[in-house]
Amino acid sequence: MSISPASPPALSRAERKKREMRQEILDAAFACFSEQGYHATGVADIAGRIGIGHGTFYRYFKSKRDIIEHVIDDVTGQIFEAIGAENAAGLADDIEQYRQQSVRIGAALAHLFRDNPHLPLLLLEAGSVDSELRERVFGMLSTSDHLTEAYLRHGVEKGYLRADLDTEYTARAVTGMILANGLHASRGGAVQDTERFSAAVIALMYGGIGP
Amino acid sequence: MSISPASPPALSRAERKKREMRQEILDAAFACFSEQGYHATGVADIAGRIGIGHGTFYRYFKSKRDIIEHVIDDVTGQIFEAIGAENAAGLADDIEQYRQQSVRIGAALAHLFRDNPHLPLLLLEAGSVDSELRERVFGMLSTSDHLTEAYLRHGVEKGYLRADLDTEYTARAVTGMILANGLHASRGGAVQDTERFSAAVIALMYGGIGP
Amino acid sequence: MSISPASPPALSRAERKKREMRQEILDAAFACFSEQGYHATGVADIAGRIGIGHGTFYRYFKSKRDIIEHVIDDVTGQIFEAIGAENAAGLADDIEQYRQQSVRIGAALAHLFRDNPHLPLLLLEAGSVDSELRERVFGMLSTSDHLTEAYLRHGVEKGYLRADLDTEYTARAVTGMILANGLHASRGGAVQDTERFSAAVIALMYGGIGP
Amino acid sequence: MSISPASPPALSRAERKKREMRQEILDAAFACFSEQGYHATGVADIAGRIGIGHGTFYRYFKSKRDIIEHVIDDVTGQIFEAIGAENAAGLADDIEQYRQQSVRIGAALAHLFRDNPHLPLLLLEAGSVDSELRERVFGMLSTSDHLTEAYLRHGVEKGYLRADLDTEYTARAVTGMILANGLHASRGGAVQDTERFSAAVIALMYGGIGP
DNA sequence: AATGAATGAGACTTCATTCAT
DNA sequence: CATGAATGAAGTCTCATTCAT
Repeated sequence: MSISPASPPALSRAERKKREMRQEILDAAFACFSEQGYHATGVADIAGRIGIGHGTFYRYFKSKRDIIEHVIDDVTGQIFEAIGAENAAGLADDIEQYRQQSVRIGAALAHLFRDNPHLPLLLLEAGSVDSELRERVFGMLSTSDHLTEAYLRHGVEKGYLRADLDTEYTARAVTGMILANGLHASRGGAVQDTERFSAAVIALMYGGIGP
Repeated sequence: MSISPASPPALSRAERKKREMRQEILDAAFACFSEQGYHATGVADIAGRIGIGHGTFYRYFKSKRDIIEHVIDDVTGQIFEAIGAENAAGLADDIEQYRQQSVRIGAALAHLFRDNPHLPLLLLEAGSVDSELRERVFGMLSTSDHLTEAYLRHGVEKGYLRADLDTEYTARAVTGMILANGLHASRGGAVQDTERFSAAVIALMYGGIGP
Repeated sequence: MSISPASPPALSRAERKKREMRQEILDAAFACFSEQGYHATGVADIAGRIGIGHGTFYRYFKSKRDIIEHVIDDVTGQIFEAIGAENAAGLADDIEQYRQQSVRIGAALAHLFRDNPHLPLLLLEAGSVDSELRERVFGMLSTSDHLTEAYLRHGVEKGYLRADLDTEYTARAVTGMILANGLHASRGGAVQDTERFSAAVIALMYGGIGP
Repeated sequence: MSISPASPPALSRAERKKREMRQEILDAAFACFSEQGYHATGVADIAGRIGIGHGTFYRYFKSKRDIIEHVIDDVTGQIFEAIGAENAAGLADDIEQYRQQSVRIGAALAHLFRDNPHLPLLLLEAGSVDSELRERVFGMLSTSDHLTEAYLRHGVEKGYLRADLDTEYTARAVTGMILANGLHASRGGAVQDTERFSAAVIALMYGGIGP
């Protein structure tokens, strides 16, 4: 006779539908922007793709400018989620753990980029829509830098990374390598490319290019 | 009534002027695109910047789409020129020479990005104008990869780089690091940032991150 | 099971509620139109003001165009009611009665305009919605003219007004003065303005401007 | 052989054409607004009426909102010009001169309203477009009031008008009568109506309605 | 009966491109 | 050859109205 414990979903019928529609529009927008780019995509394209009237679009998003922002946020979220999930276990204690963690992050991104190959390019295009979005995209890159740097610094402190490592700028370099990988995925690389790339990066990081 | 002896340059008065104007428009377009982005720039902005009528623009370029292509080509040319100039001396024979060459290339790019901080972003925005331009931009990145790879392969052959180096994917990683540096410059980094970045990359390449 | 004896009011529960709602919507529409004007008011504004869904609006009125018509009719009714109430006593028999009647009408309009300062402007805006409404608004002015003329003619017949008075056009002039007063009220005049205005008009009518 | 004394029109070829086009658009807008009202008129209607592309409209006026402002200014200017032309001779010295001046002003307005019958309604509709235009229209009425008041006050000072005349509010009444006349013209009154109206107003002003 | 989600006609505005001067 | 006036396709967005729930 117990009353269902989860009463929150009470209002859900309409509410859920609303969210679903919103998500559907968001997905359509992501798809259109990815395929044709932000500027070449019209609100009518987004609406048409899921068979709704273009007026309906405006019930869910204030403007075309508004939705790209949400798309970018979503994308950013997915990226950090992919990275974060692999780091839930905490920081590495020795270089071997660190290496394994790097491999896992590489793999997670590989999957993400394989599923959404246009993602990196979309992110970068968004950076040229207006200055606010540029800040947002750069901010995301910057966050990546800081995240990576924290890991590097931890390694230096623990002693398994070079004491004179320029953690800040090396972190930037790492972000750049990931970005390059993403761009190759955008261009249509297979998933094994990403894995091989990941291996090359790790080899570079742990051993350099020298003999 | 003598025929001018060097007839090829004979027509040049008008011809030269035409080329100069063309270059001037190209420069103006580059400046506008850099400052406001491709989509936010109107043909009238480009013409206005150098004080010509916007109808005149069309005497030199077929369309706005046409000029971005030339701008991108110019930019690409400048980048490869900056890199190439440092390599004119030929390939490195040992790892020390290679390192020095890397340093010189880093410095050349540092100068280029300092003078044209918006360049990387412009390149990436162009990649989202249409699929042909996307190919062109990707092609340019690809060329960078190939160039870098050729150097790496040479090093492997000469024996001063690891025999098992994955030259192709390591080259991609190097391109990515350079791109990241460029993006930081776009965001307003100082020139010494680029130098420090360059140092970090070289340290990474030659020694890895380990102790 | 007895049939209710007074069957007409029998249905009234629902019927009355319906009329009340209808009147409530009408009032809300009047308020919105007055505050923001007809074109700037959306059906959703009207519905929102009384907390009903905007779909409900259409159960009571055919369209936005429909309700402005009713609003105008209401307003017109109120104006004539204000005037008529003062004239219930019948026509004046001498010039002093006439003057007093004029004063009372002036006062009645003063109250009406004070309570609904936007009324004159709303009336005139309605006149530009479409030709039918224009006719309706002009018709209302015309009715005012005719009403005033009837009074003037009565005065001429009774002999207390000039025999050569151009009753038709003088009536128009009187309507115009009232309108001007209303417009000043629209602009934010105080109620005493209306009273002083009324006095000035009456002084003009009964004595002219000469010494 | 004298050089034409008026050199200013030197640049005129293009300049004149530009002004002519601008005026043509202004006239078309006036016609459209008069016939269908401001809101019912689209920019395309204005452009279509004179056979130009609607993009051309925007070369001459910033927006639809912009042009109504200019139309109203033009109209206002014409009204004051009509009034002012008759007053160029200066103020009246006795009541007979004053009466004649009133007659002349009445006639001037009669002509103006006959030629542009929609003018008064257009003016009043403009007052409901937005608050700034409302102020502008009210301001114009206010200016009329002040102008009239100045004449009345002059008459009082000279002694040919009643010493206790409430010049301010009587002026408002006079403006109202003129407005009413205008509205009748809007409705399609003939020019003789305006003249007869003018006579009635003057009779009222100079003698009142009493015997 | 009430609701509000969906709709699409239609309005405004921009801007790349053409072409007569 | 240079110019800029003219053009209209195309895009964004609003809102009155309908209709399934």
